[in-house]
Amino acid sequence: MDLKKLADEIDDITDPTAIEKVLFHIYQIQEEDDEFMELLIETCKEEIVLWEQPWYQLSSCLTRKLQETNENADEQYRTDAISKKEDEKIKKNWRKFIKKYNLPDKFVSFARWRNKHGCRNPNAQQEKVRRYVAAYLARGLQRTIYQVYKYVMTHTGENVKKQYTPEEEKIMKVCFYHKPEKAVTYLSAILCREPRGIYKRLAYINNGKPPRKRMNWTLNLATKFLTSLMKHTGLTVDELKCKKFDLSVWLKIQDDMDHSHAYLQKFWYKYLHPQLFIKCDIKLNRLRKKIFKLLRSYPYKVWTDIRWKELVNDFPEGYTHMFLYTICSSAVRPYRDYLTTPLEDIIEYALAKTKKARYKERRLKTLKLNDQGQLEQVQYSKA
DNA sequence: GTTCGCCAAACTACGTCTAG
DNA sequence: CTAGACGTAGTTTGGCGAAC
Repeated sequence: MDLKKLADEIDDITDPTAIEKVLFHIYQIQEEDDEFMELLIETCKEEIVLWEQPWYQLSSCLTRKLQETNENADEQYRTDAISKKEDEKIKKNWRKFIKKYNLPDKFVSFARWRNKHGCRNPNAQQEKVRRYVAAYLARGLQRTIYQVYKYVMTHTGENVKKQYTPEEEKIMKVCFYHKPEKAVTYLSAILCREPRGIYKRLAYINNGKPPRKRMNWTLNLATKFLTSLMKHTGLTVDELKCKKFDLSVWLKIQDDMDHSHAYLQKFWYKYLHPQLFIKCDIKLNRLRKKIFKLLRSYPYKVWTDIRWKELVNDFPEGYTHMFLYTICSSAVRPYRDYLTTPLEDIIEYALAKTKKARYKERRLKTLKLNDQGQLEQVQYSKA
């Protein structure tokens, strides 16, 4: 069951024995999963939900977002990413579940459970059981069953959510070489990754990565960008504040600037927007300190719990969540395991750092459009 | 009517270069 | 040596049509 071992056993990816080894590995995984699934179905086929469920957990659809809304209900479910605390609750529910039914602890097998060949009727026995287990995991959470199931699906596995390791890439190559049409399905099972990520990866392998193009932003280029943005939206500079623009607008700017719209969008929200609409002289280090102190008043437990869009509401209008994120993440990133360390420790570390930072006097360069339609830096008199 | 496969866009973590 | 600039890439989200 070890990925590394499997990769090590393969010398030549084009050799037919390579794919045989991978297929055998898949076969073993499936055996294990099937066995567990049968056990689950056998154990829970008669089970029905006896605890009280909020309205949003009553849907019979496990793999799609909940469609219904219930405006009148007091209880609404959350729609942001699952937090650390909720993650712990789900795992606790799982432990309760396997204890109650005296089952082996095969969470991964449950996470890999798909309805590939079975009956698609949501009330088929198999599906009922799958939904029952998911509902059990969602007990006491302010989430739909779909949200919890999806979370388990994508956050369970050997090495979750990081760069592809060389071993993983090797196995990917074997699958794409020998079984291109089935590769994504296979890999999703072996690597415990979302098929979509693997598709994207496949696109890179087939078409090459998007060309790398560097852009050195100058006042002239930023002016060109801003002019293009105003032209295609028909708005004045001030009207651009806090707006979202349609993709069609971004595509036109992409043509004007000859740069990918994704990149230009980032530039706008991360840099230009704050520089244009924060109308005062701010010291970046002082801002950083303010944000970290503010973070203490939120219930976030780890770095990834932070909802930057929520946080930005505590700031005046020119600030964007991307800007706050960028300012803070650069300070925190040298801290090892900053994503999983308790947030209090991270805040301590960052605050200590702001005291001894070398560029203590660094300020945000704010910009304005002058009479000639050119961007220029706003000069503040030294007070 | 529901689930799944596939694609595209949004979001955000991570890598790398360089000015100071 | 390091903060900041900026590119790269995995994950999440949403939509649509085909399959069952």
